[in-house]
Amino acid sequence: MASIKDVASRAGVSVATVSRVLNEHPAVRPETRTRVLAAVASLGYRPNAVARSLRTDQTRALGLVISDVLNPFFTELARSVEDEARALGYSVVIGNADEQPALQDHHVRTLIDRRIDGLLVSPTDGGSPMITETAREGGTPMVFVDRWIPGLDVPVVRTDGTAAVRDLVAHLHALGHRRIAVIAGPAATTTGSERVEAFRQALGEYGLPLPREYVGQGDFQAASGRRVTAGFLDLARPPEAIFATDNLMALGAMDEIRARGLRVPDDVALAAFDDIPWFLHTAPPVTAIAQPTGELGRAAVRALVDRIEGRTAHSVTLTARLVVRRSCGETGDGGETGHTDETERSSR
Amino acid sequence: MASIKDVASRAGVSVATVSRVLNEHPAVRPETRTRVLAAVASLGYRPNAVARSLRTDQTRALGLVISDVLNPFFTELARSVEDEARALGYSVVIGNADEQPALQDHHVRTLIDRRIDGLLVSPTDGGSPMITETAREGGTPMVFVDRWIPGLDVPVVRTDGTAAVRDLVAHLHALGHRRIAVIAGPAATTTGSERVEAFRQALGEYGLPLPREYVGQGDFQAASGRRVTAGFLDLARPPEAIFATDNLMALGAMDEIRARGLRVPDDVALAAFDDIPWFLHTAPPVTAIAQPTGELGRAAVRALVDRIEGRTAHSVTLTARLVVRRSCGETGDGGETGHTDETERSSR
DNA sequence: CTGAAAGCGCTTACAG
DNA sequence: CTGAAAGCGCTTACAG
Repeated sequence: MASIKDVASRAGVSVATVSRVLNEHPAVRPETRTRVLAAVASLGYRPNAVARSLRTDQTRALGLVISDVLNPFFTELARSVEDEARALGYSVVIGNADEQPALQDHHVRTLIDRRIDGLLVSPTDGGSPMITETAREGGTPMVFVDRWIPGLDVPVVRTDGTAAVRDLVAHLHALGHRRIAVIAGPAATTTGSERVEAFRQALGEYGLPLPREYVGQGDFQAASGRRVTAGFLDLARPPEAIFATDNLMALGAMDEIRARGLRVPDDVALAAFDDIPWFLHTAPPVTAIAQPTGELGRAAVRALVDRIEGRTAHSVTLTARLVVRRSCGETGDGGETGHTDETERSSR
Repeated sequence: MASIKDVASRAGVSVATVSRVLNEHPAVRPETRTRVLAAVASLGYRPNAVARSLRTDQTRALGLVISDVLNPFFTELARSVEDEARALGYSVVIGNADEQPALQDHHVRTLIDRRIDGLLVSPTDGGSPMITETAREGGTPMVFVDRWIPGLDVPVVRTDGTAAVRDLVAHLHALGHRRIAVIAGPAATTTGSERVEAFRQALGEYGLPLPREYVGQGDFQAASGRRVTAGFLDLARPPEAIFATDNLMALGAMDEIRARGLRVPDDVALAAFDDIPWFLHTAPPVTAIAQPTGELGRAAVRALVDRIEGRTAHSVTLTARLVVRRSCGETGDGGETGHTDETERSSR
């Protein structure tokens, strides 16, 4: 591949001048500029970003470590992150932790070794050493998105689902459900514990208990949703309704319910945290709590770039909302509410 | 961040020696090695991959340019690519073309500027300049995955769906469907044209025509599936069955069918190319053609790494298979066939 | 077994 | 307006 030297000699100038032209430095004579540009074109020259990064100490790349790429929520998040980053002149390098702390650490380490300018992370567990260390030392600017780690001085861009969870409980209660179970995410993740806590709180407001056997421990992946659901259905008094705290565990729950020849909502009601286009077409359509995922990703990138470019970044909390469909039982109108942009959402 | 110089002075050796220890060069005295390692640990030193890349002319990173991250098929592909790459000691940098040739070119250019060691691409259209140029010049090793561009000397790792499409047509014919339409992908993509051609061929074997108005032009994204389906349903003689050549266009088709208050398969039968976990839970479960996606990604990485490391890479063609569910009508047994690993698939 | 030195491809203060 | 030179953080032939 042609280097800056080749361009310089072809244009009859020094590499410094070529560099100035490439970086749009104003102090270059127009004729010189033209000559350099011609040389660039005829050689098909492209600057070596690796060399440039070494020299300037910036890569114009952002790292994004997500818990699970196969989870449509994170896929959509990754997509909005990339869109916003590109708009601001950054590339993004994604690392998929697959809900494994060790893999998460591997990615954080690799990204830092590659000297990304900033790191966006949705931590898989509470205490990954690399992440804590990075946050403490402050070498690489970091922002948490969706999930975060308490006690670290890192901006957090996330969704508050408390009100939506309360709406969900009101909905379940109105439909007559009293024995209600929850499939929890890892307790060490904030989203894992918060969603269960909000749920417990809301149940309490209706005088409903959340007994230990109605709290199943999942890991945000489908297999765990299936396993936990099997446990619930094996109970002497199985729950009338199940709340899966993410969409993949809801998928696992549906797998198990279907395998047993049971039906939703007749035999068990089901609701999920995180809305995805397919929930509109499942049998029955799934009632879910929708996050403003696109805005979440964009706000996270903005916060991170603020930090990178020396501005102060602020945490952002967005609000989730309940989308009622039919998986918890028939409501009065039987239709879908609280959701005005279904077509747009599922038609991207 | 500590550099190799800091380590050298702390250990009382030259940077050359530190480098040798880091690269496990055998000719280092054990005591020296220990001293260097201690310095590395106490400083929390991590080698700068940017500098190393500049010096060694390799980044140990692979580029993956996919057509659409929001498509679960590509998400799964990306995941298997990353897994295999990591196993072979490479990172992967993903670029999402969003089915836009211009965006695809942007990513290819950016990845090449960053000097990735090799490029895996599933081309969005037929003639993207950057891709053709890269293939011709051979500067960066390249392998096509899923889709490819004819006439270029680039290994192709893909799935042959011809037999599965023929099985699908046999299935539709056995169920009594005669007026059968197809939602095509972009004609400039190989998967776009091949799937339609295989379908037309198979219909021909049953003496069924594929009239022009039964071929709708989509772009592999949901909105186009919806638009094309609307067109089909507005025909004086609408089709009895629709074959969507990817899962997102099937989603769009379901959106439109549902919006009109019609039902699958009673009013229209529906089948899709690409199988995804949700197809098991839709109303009704969707008959689909499944690709061995994981193996596709792994084989593509192996081929690319073969090229990068100077071995000869060979093209690979895997085989798709039909998974019969209920979206085309009831079969004798009413169940699912040709599919042994449903639980595993949807439970990852 | 170890070190001094060159060099990868850039950018940028410093001179002129 | 332009060039010579230093230097970013590494690796690696070359000496010793």
